[in-house]
Amino acid sequence: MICQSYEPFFKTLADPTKLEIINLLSKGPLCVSIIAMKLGFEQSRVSHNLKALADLHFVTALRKGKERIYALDEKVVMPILKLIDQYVERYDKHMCKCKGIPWRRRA
Amino acid sequence: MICQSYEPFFKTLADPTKLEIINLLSKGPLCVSIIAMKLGFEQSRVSHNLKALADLHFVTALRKGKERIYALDEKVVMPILKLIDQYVERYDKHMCKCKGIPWRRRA
DNA sequence: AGGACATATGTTTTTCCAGTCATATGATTT
DNA sequence: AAATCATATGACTGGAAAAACATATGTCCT
Repeated sequence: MICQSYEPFFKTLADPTKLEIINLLSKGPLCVSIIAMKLGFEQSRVSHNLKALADLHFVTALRKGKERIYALDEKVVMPILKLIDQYVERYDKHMCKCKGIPWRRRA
Repeated sequence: MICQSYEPFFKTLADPTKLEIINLLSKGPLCVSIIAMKLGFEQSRVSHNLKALADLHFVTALRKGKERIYALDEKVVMPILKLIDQYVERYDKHMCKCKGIPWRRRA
């Protein structure tokens, strides 16, 4: 049976804002305001999106003073990146002019 | 770099209608009207969704008389199912009461 | 050719969600 | 404890996407 959870799982990955956050965090953990600054997003927007990411275990949070440091949960994110690679490898080579969001090179 | 193509790729997987179609087709190829009947969807709705699925290479179509038979492209879909399994295995065991869309059992 | 059936496609309507704005909570410092 | 900083959360809204609706295309049969 398909779990209800698949829908939010993939919806998250379909959202550019969340993908950009994932991408940024792939370089290392950061607090909310830094993420907001680096991406040029509003603080509340970042918080809302981080909450969604955390609900799905894409990221984890820990306190540090007043700040909250968010980090990727690699165990979840890496398989996703691998999946993307497989798909792109097979069908979207030509689309990889890769205008748009910056991203790591293939593993 | 993240490719633009990721967005439609995941958006497709976030859509219940498309997931239901994928699920149904996982049992075998079918024509449009049978899909519509089995899922209780309008024909145009099914066609629109199949088109989107075909554009992303999730399904393939072939003519058979006036009908069009749609089938999963297993090379694309299987890795996705595997990813879902990994994720569910890790975090969503408890959510697998699995009300909602019927789905295959784990491989 | 014309009619019937199967599917695709174009257009309108409706639904839903991401972002914004406003406010609340929580932590630190003085 | 009040002020300030960092983040979270609740309410609202505009825009996008999906479904419904209407029509076109294509195929088979007589």
